[in-house]
Formats: sequence, C-alpha cells, structure tokens
Amino acid sequence: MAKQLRGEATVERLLTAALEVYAAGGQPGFTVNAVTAASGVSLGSLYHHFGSFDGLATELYVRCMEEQYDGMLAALRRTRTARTGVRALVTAYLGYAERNPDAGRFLHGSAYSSYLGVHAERIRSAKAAKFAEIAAWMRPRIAAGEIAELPAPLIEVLLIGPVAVAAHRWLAGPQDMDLPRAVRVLPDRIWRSLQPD
Amino acid sequence: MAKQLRGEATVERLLTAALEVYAAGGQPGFTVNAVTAASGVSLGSLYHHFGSFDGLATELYVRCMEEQYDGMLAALRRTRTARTGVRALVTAYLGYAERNPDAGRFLHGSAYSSYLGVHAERIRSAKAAKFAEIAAWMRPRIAAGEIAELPAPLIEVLLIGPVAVAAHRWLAGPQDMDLPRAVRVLPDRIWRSLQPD
DNA sequence: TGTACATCAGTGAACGCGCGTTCACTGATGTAC
DNA sequence: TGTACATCAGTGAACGCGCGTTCACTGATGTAC
Repeated sequence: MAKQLRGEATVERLLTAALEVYAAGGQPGFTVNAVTAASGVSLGSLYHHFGSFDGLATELYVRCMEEQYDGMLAALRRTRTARTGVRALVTAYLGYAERNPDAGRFLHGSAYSSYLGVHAERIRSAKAAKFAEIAAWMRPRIAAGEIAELPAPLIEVLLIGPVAVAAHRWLAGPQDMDLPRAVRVLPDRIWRSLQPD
Repeated sequence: MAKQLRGEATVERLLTAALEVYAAGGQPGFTVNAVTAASGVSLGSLYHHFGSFDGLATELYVRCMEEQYDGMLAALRRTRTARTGVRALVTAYLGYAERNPDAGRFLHGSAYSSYLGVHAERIRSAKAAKFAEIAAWMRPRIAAGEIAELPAPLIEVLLIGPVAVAAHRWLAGPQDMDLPRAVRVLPDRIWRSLQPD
C-alpha cells in the first residue's frame, strides 16, 4: 500500500514548527510539548512519524545541513578555477547563515547536543556524503597543484573553521561580528591558507 | 570574619568531580545528583557555594577557558616575531586540548548550552578579557605591517576557527583527525591567512 | 462498481521518572573582649 | 586563657514541575477482487 500524502504534510508542519520553537526558545525551550503546540499536530502523530523527539531533531538537523551544503555545491559548480571555487564555498556558507539564521542557530546549537549521541551515525554519514562531493571537486585541483596537498580533514578545517566560527558569532550577537565585512575579507584569507607553496 | 579554608577545598572537589562526570556521561549525564554523588559533597553544600547548578557549570567553564588562554599567552610571551607568535598560539591551543581532553570536551560541548544563556555576560566578559591580551600583543605588529590589518573579530576567527574545529573533531573521534599532523600543518597555514598583502 | 479489509495517520489522557531547588537544621571556625 | 557569639560550611529529606514516552483507540486512505 502506498504512503498517504497527508503524512508528508504533517511531517513538514512538525519540522517547520520545530525550527520556529528552537528559534524562539533556544535549547531549553525545545521540547516535544512546545513543538506539538506550535504545529497543532498531536503528540501521538509526532511519535508515529519520528519515533522519538530525538528522531525529529535529527531529521531537522540533517535537512538543514543538507540544504546548506547543497547551496555551497550549487555555488561551487558555477565556478571554474580553484580560487573562485574556494571563494564561492566561503561566500555560500555565510550567505546561508545570513538568509536562514534560525537554521544556522539550530545547526550550531545542536552540533554537540544530546540527540547527536543517539543518532550520531545518521548525522555523521549524511555530512560525510555532502562533504565527499566537495572533496571530489578538490581532488583534481590538488593533483594539478592548484590547491595545497593536505589531508581532506585539514582542508575541511581550514575552509569551514573560520566561516563556522564567524557565522556562530554573528548568530549569537550581530553587534560582535560585521558579517558583510566577513563576506568581503574571509574568502581571500581562507584561499591564502589553502594555496600551494 | 575570614573565609574558611575548607570551603575552598569543597569548591575544588566539586569542580573536579563535575569535569569527571561530564567526561563520563556527556551533556545528558551532567546533573546535580551525579556531581554530588561523584564528589561526595552534599547537595546543600553545592548550593551554598554556587547558588545553582548553572552557577557551578559557569564557574567550571570560566576556569577551563582561562586555563587554556593562559597557556596560549604564556606561549606567546616566549616568542618575538609575529610569525612565531601566531604559530605559538595555534600550537598551544591544540596542545591544551590534547593534554586536557576532558576540559576541551566540556568547553566545546557547553559553548552553546543552557547556562550560557543565564550567565552569558559572565562568560563573555571573561573570554573578552583574555582575548584582549592577545589583541594587545597583535596591535603593534599590525601597526608595523607584520600582520594583516583586519578587525579584531576577523583575526580571532581566522586564528581560532580552524584550531577550534580541528580540536573538536579530534575530541569527538580521534580516528577522524590526525592531531599531530594538524599541529605540524595548521600553524603555517593559519599564519599565511593572517599575513599582510 | 461496490464492499471488505489492511494499513497508514492521527488523537490525547495518563504515566513515571529524574531533574533542579528549597529549607530547617547541625556542626565547625574564627573573633571579641 | 576562656567563653560567648556571629558567620561560614555542610547536611539530606522533601517538593513540585515538566519532561519524553506509551497506549488503546478512532478515523482516513488505498487496494483486492
């Protein structure tokens, strides 16, 4: 028997409400009851679709993360050189955070949180799959001597580290981080750190 | 009347036990009851000294953070040039995480957590005070054209971003991050990103 | 085309657990004179 | 040197709250024949 369509709509309503609840109340306000109240969906229905509250949170995390990486990959494909590619990745990351602050806050705030423990593998593999595409883009450029020959995790750290911290600072308090300036400055600075000798 | 000495010993026992509890059970296992049980100190005594459980967690956070930054500052003072200074900061950060994995995990895991909301100002100002010392070291070097002329928050992001993410990856699972290699590679790479044009 | 039936989807009251916190109290320590 | 007293330090039973989860159930949907 085919899946019913209204089920998908309910799932959507729950995930949307969950992000709103997190945005409004942060980690402490992020509870099953708050999400059911905000979505208008019953408690039992939530459990029917997600199995547990951690399950819902994991699903939301994976979706936001994939959305962000898909944006970065789309930007990457519009480029040709190693330099413009790296710069596009940096800009796209910051752009996503700027356009989707709620998702950004959820991603950053959940990164080390309780449900990561339970569904760690799900999240890890989803993230690895997305980063593998970026790595695939880099591989020939590294071979061609356009990007420094470093282990993938270190390239990732140099690329994502500064933007992740910058985005987090901005999301925590816009007065402490001038995001437009970060968008202007960081792409070049990060590109320098990845250039070959 | 002077403060009694045994009070300080109790505070010490509680903070030590709290770090152990966090290391053993992570965020979910980090509770008042677990800390009192592990320390052998009574619940009432904990509240006498810290006022609340969040208060204890904040105190622990500030201590670990200051310990880490003090290590970085000590390393910084042993250097003379801008390049060796930046490299020393990077190495000291990673070295602290390697030597104090429990503290590192607590710092990373607590960064966006519940009690940061309550005592946010306490934590923010303590961190700002420590980073101000690093900024003071950099200022004359920037003026002398040895370090790129960037806003302090962006310098901080370029410096701390990659090491923070690298340390976090290593703490989450040593198999995903070759820390000795990071210690060899990152100082130079981060230095490049901070060099003037 | 109609009916029987399996499965998907949704409901909401009820439950138990463990959390952070309170509070009335006792004991220890140092100061005043 | 001794005693009275204020304050610091420590105790642990008890409390209420809100959390995630369960479950017996009804309703909706699509398939089989």
